[in-house]
Amino acid sequence: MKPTIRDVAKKANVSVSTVSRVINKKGYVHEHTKVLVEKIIEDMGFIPNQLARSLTNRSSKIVGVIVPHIGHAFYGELLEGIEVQASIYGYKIMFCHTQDDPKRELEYLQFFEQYNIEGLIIASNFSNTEKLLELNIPVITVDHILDETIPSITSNNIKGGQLAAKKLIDRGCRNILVFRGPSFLLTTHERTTGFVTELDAQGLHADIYDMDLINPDIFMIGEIIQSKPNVDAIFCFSDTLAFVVVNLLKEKGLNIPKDIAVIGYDNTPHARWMSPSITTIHQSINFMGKQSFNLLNKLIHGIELDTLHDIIDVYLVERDTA
Amino acid sequence: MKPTIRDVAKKANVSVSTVSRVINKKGYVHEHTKVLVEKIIEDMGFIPNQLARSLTNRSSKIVGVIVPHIGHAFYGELLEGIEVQASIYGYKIMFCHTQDDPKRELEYLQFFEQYNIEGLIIASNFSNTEKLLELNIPVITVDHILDETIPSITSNNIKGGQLAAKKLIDRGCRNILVFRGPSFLLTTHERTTGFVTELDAQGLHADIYDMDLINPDIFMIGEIIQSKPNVDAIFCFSDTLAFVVVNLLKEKGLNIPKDIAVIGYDNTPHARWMSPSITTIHQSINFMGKQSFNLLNKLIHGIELDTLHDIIDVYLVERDTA
DNA sequence: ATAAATAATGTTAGCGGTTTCATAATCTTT
DNA sequence: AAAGATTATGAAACCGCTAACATTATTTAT
Repeated sequence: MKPTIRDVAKKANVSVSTVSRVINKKGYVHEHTKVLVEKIIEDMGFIPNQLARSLTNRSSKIVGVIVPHIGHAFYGELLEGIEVQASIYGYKIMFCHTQDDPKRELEYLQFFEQYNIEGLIIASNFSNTEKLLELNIPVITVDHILDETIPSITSNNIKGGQLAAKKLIDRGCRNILVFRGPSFLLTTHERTTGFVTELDAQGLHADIYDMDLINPDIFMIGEIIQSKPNVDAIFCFSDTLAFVVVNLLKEKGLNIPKDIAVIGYDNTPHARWMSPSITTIHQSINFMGKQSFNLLNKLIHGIELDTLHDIIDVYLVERDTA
Repeated sequence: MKPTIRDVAKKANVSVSTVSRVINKKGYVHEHTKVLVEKIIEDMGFIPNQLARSLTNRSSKIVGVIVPHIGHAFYGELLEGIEVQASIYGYKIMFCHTQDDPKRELEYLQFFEQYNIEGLIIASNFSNTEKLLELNIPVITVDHILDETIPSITSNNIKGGQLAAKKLIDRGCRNILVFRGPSFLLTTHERTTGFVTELDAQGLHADIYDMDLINPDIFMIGEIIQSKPNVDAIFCFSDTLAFVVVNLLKEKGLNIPKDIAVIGYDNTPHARWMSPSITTIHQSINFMGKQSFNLLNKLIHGIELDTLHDIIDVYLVERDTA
């Protein structure tokens, strides 16, 4: 059986409160007894039970994270960033992936509540905002804003769109195609806005198609490309998409970027490995993860925020496709 | 303040144990009072505190998962499989990624212990096997075997190697190059064994190089390929690697698979999207995740195992590169 | 009708910690 | 040396829940 604080107390011939003081470095305790108790703790391999601690302190040292799909690189990297930062502050993370299922969302919300989690990071497109606001623990969203009152970490999607547009305009592209994300995502709209604004300023126009960023419909993309022989640039809202597009164009025997330029989004490792390597918009997902934990951490400890909505910078990575 | 079981009891004019019986559906309780209590629970929005429950039951309904890097697709998918299955059985998962740092391993092991986790799934190349065995909770490993006595879920790597070899032999390839994984991994050896055994049977031989499966050294790969102009087949131990190799070969103007065949490993989505699409060995990572939770679950509930080491089947996905 | 079994509910002692309060020992101060 | 402050320690209540045990009410069996 694992030793408890009482076992330690008995062996050290002191009371449990003294042991408690030692392990928490709180309150008066003689140097002498402190050393003794510490030695016994060491010898017995005593580890305070965090569950019991949490129960009395009502601080569980756990934060919850909700993502839509953990299997996808974006969320993996995000989670990694969050976890790295969390572990620095002694927090553990409990996560779930909703698979975009509102039922699972709510289930997990309840579970999280039961575990007295101290805060919640939401990376999914959470449907039930009210329930979220009812929660009396800090909540933040990452990658999109669900509610003006919920602090967030997002990527500068408008700038991302602008950078891509500028680059293509600079190259002299006139016939531009956009494979963007699903229209229900705020990120999709922001990037579109940024992109279109720049084009507008030059009196240019783009043909825009909604796509699944993660599981691209190769056939459909092929059809669209086929039907637009004059296109000289394609802006894809994910590298995955760019990836498929580049392969398709190469198969058609087109020269990239001479005949047609391509810009992706995300700067995934594959974008670099591909040949030609893909010009893309870099967003530091890992950093977003870290920042979102930091934001939540501030909230948990009641530290005043200077901005409710923090926007992470993006930049263009110039490679071979544009 | 969140209502407690006592608040419910008071409002319902019953004792806490009655309420406890209702929420646990355990022991005698009159239908009448049951309905009443349930209504009050509903009204007050009472949610039993899992922390307190865990403390008394010493069953936390949490399982720990240790992976080396969550940011990589393999582990993301694995985690997804585990989590899906865990949630079916009402388990939550707490995870950490060790970044191959033994210090973090131990830290997390301690944390997990504090939270009274019920079981542990290890997907990392855990260094401190003894500590693991000291833990008095069920432990399993996934993707590799750390210790003969620790139950495991692994992929049939030997077969994977064999399938690739057979395919290449059938194509009539004679000059075979292998970019395998790091030599400290069991999976690397198993795949190598499977592959080489088949070649041996045909009196064939392969040149084998150790590579980083996840962050391939493009330059080095290029050098090696350049130095072996007669090679007519390359077996890569990851799709990522195959990916880089295919791009390199295409740049050299070689025809795949006519001049040179390539087989990857993993069957990642990118393998399908690439052009030419990559022939690869499919291993169902998601399924491995599910099975590893199932295995752990059996252990937790003291169900007899028929096999200590379960091996998941793999198969060849024939595409354009071989 | 009475004993025995079953059903319904309550009392209370933990689970493994923290914390308040009380008490005792030591150290200052005048 | 006596009073007051400081330091060191312990006893016990409590966090929110479960479960063993006790008690009472209701059935059922004999």
